[in-house]
Amino acid sequence: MNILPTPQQLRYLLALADHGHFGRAAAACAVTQSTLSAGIIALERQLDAALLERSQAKRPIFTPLGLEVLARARVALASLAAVTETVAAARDPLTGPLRLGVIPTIGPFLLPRLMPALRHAFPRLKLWLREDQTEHLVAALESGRLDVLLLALPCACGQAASLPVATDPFLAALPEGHRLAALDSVPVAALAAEPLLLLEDGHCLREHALDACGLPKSMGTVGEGFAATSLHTLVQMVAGGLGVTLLPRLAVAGGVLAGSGVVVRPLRPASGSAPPGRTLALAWRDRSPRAPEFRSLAPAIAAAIGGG
Amino acid sequence: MNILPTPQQLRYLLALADHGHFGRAAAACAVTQSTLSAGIIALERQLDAALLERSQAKRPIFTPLGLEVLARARVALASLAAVTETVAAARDPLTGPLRLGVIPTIGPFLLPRLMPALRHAFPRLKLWLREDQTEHLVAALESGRLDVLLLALPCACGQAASLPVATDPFLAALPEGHRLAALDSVPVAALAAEPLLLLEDGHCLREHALDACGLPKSMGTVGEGFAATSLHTLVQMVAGGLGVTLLPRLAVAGGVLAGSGVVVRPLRPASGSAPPGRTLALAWRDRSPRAPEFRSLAPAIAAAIGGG
DNA sequence: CTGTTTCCATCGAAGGTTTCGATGAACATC
DNA sequence: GATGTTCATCGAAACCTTCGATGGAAACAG
Repeated sequence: MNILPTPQQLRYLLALADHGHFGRAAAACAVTQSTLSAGIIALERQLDAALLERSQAKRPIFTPLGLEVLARARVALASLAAVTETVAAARDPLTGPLRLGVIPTIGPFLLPRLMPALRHAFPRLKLWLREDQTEHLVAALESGRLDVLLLALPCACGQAASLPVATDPFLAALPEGHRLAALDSVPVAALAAEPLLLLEDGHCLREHALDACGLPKSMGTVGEGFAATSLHTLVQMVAGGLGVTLLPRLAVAGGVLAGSGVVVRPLRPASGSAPPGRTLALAWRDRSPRAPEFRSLAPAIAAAIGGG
Repeated sequence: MNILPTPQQLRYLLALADHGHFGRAAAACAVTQSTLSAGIIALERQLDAALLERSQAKRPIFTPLGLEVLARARVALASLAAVTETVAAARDPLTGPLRLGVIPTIGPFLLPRLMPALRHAFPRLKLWLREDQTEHLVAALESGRLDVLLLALPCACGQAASLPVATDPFLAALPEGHRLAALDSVPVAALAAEPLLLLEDGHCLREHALDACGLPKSMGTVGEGFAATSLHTLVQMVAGGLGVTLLPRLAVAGGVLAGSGVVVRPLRPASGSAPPGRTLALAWRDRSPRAPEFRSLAPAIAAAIGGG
C-alpha cells in the first residue's frame, strides 16, 4: 500500500509528456536518456501498470491509465512545490515571479498605470503578464499556469477565490452629433433602442453590456460579421456611425476614445435599478499558499484604478 | 526555486506532529531517532525556516509557519499517494480498504442488510465503518479520514461530489389508538398541529422533518430537555404518549418500531407539494482517484434499500 | 536488399545520499 | 549533584541514482 512514486519519477513522466521524446525529455530534466528511461520503467514497475505504448519509430503514446497518472502527477508535484512556496511567501511576501492574467477589456487601459505603481510598491516582484479572455484565464489559473487574475465580475470563475477591487460603471458611447449626445445622461432604455454594437463572443464585457441593457444573452450584434474584436475597433465602428455601444469608464479613462470623436455620457439606470457596470476583481486558486499575498495586492490595484 | 522537500522529510514531519516526540515519531516511521532528527533539520535548512521550537524537556512545538507547512505536507503526501491509488483503483476496483461514514438515522437500519450484500458483491472490499452526524462526517471526508459517506440530502456537504441512491419518504408515527391513526393517511398539516417530537440538534433528520412539516428551523421540541438522541428513543417517547413524530420509511423497514406499539401512517402532502421525505446519497471527495469506484457502489446500496 | 540513422532499453561502475549506531550536550527530576 | 530523558552530531556502511557505453528494433535512403 505505502510505496509512493518518487517526485523524480513524476518529473520524468511530465517531461516525457511535454516533449513526447525520451531524449529531449531527458535533456529538459538535465539527465541522460538512460536515466529518464530507467526512471519511467521503474515507475511502471512500481505501479505495476503500463503507462506508455513505446515504439522505436513514433513518439511514445500514453495509455488511458497513463494519462490519468499524468494528471495526478502534475497535482502531486504542484502540492509538493506548495510546501516550499508557503515558506517563501511567508518570508518574503510579494517578491519573486508572479504570473498575472488580465482580460482584454482591462489590460490595455489599466496596465500602463498599474505596472509602474506595482513596480514602485513591490520592487522585487517579477510580474509576468498574459492577456486573454476570462474562460482561458480561469483554465490557466486552475491548471497552475497563472497565479492571479484581474477580471470582471460576475463571471464563471469556478473554484477560484476572488476579491473585488473596484466598480467600473458603463458609459454610453455615441458618435459625435448623435441625438442622444445632447442629453446629460442617457437612459438605459433609450440606448437599448439604438443599434447596439458589441465585442465578439467570449469577451465577458459583451454579456455584461447586454445584461446592463436588460437584453437577452443570445442577442446578436447588428450584422453578425461586425462583432468587434477589441474596444479600440469597437470605438472606431461607433465613430463610423454603425451604432452605439457601452464602454467601461476604465477604458475611457485609459484613452480608448483617442481622438475618435466618439463621445460618452453617463447611463441613467431604470428607476430602482443599480447603475449599470461591472466589478473588477482579483482571483486566485483558493488553496494557493500565496493567497495572503494576493489579497494584499488588491489595495495597490484599487489605488491605480481610483487614481486614474 | 526548484528545490522541493522530499516525501521522506514530510513524512518525518507528520510523524513528529502526530507523536510530539522525536523518538516515538522515528519508531512510527521505522527509522532511528537520529535519522528522523536529521531529516527534519535538513528540511528546515532547505526551506531556510524554523518549523519547530525544540526543547529537551517539553514536547517540540510547531511554529505558526511550521503548522502551515505541516498542512501543506499532508496535502502533498496525499496527492502523491493519489497517483498510486489511481492505478490500484483502475486495476482492482472496489477492493482493499474503504472507510465509509454513515449517519445515525441510516446506519442501524440499513447496514444489517447492506453489509452482507456488499460482502457478497465485492468480496475483496474491506469496509471500515464510522457512524456520526453529517457535519462530522463531512469534515472527516474532507480531511481524508473517510473515503465515502452515506447520508441524507439536502445537506451542507461542501465540495463533495454526491450521487442519490434512493428516496426515503417520511411516515407519521403515532401512539397506538391516537385519533389520527384511524386515518389511512395523515395530512401533513394535521401532524404539524400535534406535539411534535424530534431528534436533538445536529441530526439532519431534525431539520428534514421540520422542513417536511413546513415549520421553521428554529422550532424547539416539546420540552427542551426531551430532544431524543436516537430514533429508538424517539419511538419510545412516542409510545409513551409524549407526542408524535416523523420516521423515515427506511427506519421503519429496519425495525425501529420493534414492538413498541407505535403505528405509522403514510403522510399526505399539502396539495401540489411533493411527498415529504429525504434523499439518501453517497458522497465522496470529488477529486478522489477512486471516484468511479464509489459511483459504482450506488446500485448495490440502492438494491439493499429497495430490497428491504 | 543493405547500410544508416534514430530511438529506447539494458548494464556495470562511479558518485552521492540516506541510514544507522554511538556519542555528546541540554534540561528536568529527585 | 546524580540520574534519566530528549534531541543533535558524527563517521561508517548500505543503498540508490546517475552516467556512459552498448545493444536491438524500426524507419529510411540508395
